[in-house]
Amino acid sequence: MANPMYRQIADDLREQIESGALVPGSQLPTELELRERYSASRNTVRDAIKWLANLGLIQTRPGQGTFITELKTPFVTTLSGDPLTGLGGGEGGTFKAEVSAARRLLTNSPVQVEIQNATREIAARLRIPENTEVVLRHERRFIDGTPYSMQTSYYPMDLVIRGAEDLQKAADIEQGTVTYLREVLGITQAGYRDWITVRAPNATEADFFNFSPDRVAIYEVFRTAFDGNQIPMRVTVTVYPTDRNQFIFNVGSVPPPHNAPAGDGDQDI
Amino acid sequence: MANPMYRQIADDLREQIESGALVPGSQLPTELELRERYSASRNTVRDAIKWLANLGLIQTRPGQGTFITELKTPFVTTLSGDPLTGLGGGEGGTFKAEVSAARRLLTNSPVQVEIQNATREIAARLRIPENTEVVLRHERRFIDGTPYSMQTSYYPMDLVIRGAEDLQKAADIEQGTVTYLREVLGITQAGYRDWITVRAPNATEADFFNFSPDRVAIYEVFRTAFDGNQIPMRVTVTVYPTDRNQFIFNVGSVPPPHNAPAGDGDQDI
DNA sequence: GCAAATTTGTTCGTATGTATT
DNA sequence: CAATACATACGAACAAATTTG
Repeated sequence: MANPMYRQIADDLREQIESGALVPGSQLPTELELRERYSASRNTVRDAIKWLANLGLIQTRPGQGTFITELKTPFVTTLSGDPLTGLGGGEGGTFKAEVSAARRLLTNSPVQVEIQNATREIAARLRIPENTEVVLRHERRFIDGTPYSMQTSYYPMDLVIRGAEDLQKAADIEQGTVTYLREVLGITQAGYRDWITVRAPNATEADFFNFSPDRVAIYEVFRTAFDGNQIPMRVTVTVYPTDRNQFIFNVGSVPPPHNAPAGDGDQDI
Repeated sequence: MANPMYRQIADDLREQIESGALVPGSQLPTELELRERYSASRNTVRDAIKWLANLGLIQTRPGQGTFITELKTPFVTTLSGDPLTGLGGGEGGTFKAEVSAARRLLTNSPVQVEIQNATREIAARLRIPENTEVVLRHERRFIDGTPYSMQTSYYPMDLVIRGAEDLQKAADIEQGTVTYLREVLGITQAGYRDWITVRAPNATEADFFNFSPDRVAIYEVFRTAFDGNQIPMRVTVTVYPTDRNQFIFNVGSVPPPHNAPAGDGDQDI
């Protein structure tokens, strides 16, 4: 007698979903049908549905019905890379190669550039005083038309003053900023640290990623890149919805991957 | 006029929370008070509360009230490590060092050992045929008494047959399995790949991590370790609640971290 | 193209149960 | 034991989105 009725209904439905009796993409019985099947009120049935929707197992569409969630083919980003060439995963050239290797189509929003005072957080990561000016380059990415990530890079204003003026131009830096900084200022990226967290999206993010009924969490990846003197030269913050993104880190000597992640079918990358 | 009333109430409360007018740990007005303040029914107020609870901003406690979520001090695991010594982050010695460096207390459940047929997923990662036998070592970890992670490692049965019999004993392997396998079989771990995903917890996990009202997502980290011939020697699956865990990954030459991640105060590690 | 039917979304009222103080 | 506060459940009405005839 432990569980409330709506949980029992939810558990029953969940079992049917996970056992495969109900396949992804297919429609659940309507609320009225479930109301009869379980001899409960519509509100109680709706509580059960809400529970499962929160777990991401089902999605409701007004006017249509409730459907088993179809897992989007996850995109896998390899975050480890060669720091010396500046080819970290999820960025510039490497990133594009990774997308096209998966035979998927990448589109970019135009780069948006701003100059701001560093927040406490960014200042700490760049190891500069709070409220120092930083150049901020923001970009949004789509894979196969679906919103995939929002990325903002912060550079100390110092770099611009020393000659890297393209940083504050709202245009793509063709060769990538890592290469650009090496060419112009002789600053080499010697390594980077990625810091991964998961949190709820804010309003802007929920809107961009199109979480309509929503409740999908997002990854927030802080990448701090260091030059040869171990001084931070850049902080890049990227957010990705957790429902369509996965990450890989390689350490030491590993063979190329040849198989798919948890849950979904085959995917060659 | 766009948004329903419960969203407006939620947004209003959210703003008060995020602006700092309501501090973490403090109590929200009761449902009845909110009902009067917003001239709405109790059910509508509850919908607003539910919305915020799903975002993880607040928590309700029966008989007590609704409280602003206090962020648990996140534990940061460094996943990169030295693959040659077998010192990958989140495992054995390194892991314990990391915990005590943060001045926090680690406890372990006893190791639980089973022999199973490999699932499709595990078989694929170990690159062995499906339904081949694997040895499975399972362990649960607590930091400062709070459930922190559940870890299961899968080893090909082949290793046991070749002499690594301790793998199937339900006891700690003192020197760590990486060292043990090198000592007994001369198998060296040359590298590993970490594959990170986020998903909803299953019933067992929700129970262990004590998600009572729940809805916290969990990380699932698949680590495939390879020997010198790039043959998979082990797959370790670890799940962590996203609300109290973060990961770091270092590439190339980077200085030690000296500051805290997003959101919370200072933390030295 | 429009109207009707279907299906989920929002809001209210009410009653009772359960946990905590 | 009583008071307080959230949790569950039912019923009802109307709104909004979508599909169907």
